[in-house]
Amino acid sequence: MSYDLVTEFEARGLVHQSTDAAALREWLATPSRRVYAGFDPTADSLHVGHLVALVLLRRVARAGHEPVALVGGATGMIGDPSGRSDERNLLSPAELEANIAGVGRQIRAVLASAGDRVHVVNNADWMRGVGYLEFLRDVGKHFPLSQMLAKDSVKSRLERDGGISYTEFSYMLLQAWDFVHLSDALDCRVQIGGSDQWGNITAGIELGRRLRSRDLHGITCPLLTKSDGTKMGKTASGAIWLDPKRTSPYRFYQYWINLDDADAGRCLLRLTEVPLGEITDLDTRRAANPAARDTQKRLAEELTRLVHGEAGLASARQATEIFFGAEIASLDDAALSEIFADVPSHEFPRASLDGEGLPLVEALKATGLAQTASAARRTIEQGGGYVNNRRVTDPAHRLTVGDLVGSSTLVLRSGKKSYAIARFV
RNA sequence: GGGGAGUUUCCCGAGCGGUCAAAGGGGUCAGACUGUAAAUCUGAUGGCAUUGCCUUCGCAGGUUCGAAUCCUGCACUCCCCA
Repeated sequence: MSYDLVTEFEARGLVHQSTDAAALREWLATPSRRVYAGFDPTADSLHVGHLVALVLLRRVARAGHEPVALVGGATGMIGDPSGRSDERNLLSPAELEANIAGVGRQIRAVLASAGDRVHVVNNADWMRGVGYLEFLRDVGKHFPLSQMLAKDSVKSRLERDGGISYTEFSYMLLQAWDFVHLSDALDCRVQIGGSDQWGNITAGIELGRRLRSRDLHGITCPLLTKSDGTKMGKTASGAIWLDPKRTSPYRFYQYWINLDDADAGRCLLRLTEVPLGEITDLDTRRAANPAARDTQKRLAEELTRLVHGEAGLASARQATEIFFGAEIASLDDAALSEIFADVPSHEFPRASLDGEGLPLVEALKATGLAQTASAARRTIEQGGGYVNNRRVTDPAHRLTVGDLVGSSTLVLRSGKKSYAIARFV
């Protein structure tokens, strides 16, 4: 069943700027229209910052259209200056290759459950054969320098010390050509992206008009930022990635659980497909009883399922239960390594447990939970040292065979949330 | 080229011969409170060690019983006048 995509976007606060809304609506009134968004393969995994665009494409599919995800194999070689304050480091072809593969897989995985007509394309496929002179004549000719210089992405960089290289300056030509090419090849006439993409999108629309006399459309959505002004998905320990090898489902889940009240509602609206009525309901409940954190739970659940599937969600939940509750003693080695998958672990010789045993201070230091033995001692004295979730207050405490959970493992913790695994082999 | 100011422990910043591992603030870590939040409060914050020991105050020397503190040289930073 299709519904009006534009109305849906507006209701969810996803429209920052758009070309003529009436024309857009009209074009989208026919089912199976193709709508594209681009992803730069700057890493081998997408991160939380890409979720808006990804979910946008899901909504396209849900609305009965066909999402086109462009992975920028060609543009990735150049680097998009939009939203950047300095020049990018160029990626090697091998890195790029790996990134394209990784990002493409993730996009397919997330879009798969929204519809089966999903297109993932790589602009290197059509850019590769294009000669430089040919490109300058056919595409470059249609770009007045005055307009290019007026784009925010270029202007802000020109005013800075580092300036902008010719390479990055040319980026918008490539993206503009992508749009025209996709309109030729797939009859794709709508491009969506973050608000920083407006300049690139309009460049493509302009080129479509000049080259093909064709009406192309564009929508940008507001960049999702947190109420404290920082970027969504950035934490002290780095970005939150979609790849479970980089960010485990547990940490992904926890990121959303820990979100401020002020941000949670907005994320639910923009990043999930939870019906509007339910979101309003959650808003009310949150105002009445913020401590329940229903919104965060729902959000974490939806997104973890979307990115990591039911199995990922289940393991994140199980880990959460253990991390914040309870008894570890009853678990076996396999369950432990499953739950504490992304917790740093350290191996000790089995013999260190014999006799007097291994000083806890040593273990905390070796696992990285404490920088130095002094710091470890301090943590314990202040009540922040735990073995298998049980507080230990004696700084001279030694670990022995009796402390093992399962047959060879033991769980150390410093403070509320820092865990480490000690294996004795 | 001339004149002046500075370089302190993760950061900012006091200290100007012994009581200095070095005030204060920030950050960080831990605890309490709480909603696995925010704010707040408490404690800790060079290293090693069960009283104590060792290494730090730009670098290298020197004076002294004793220096982050005084002297000499070197390096770097900043300001003012040309």
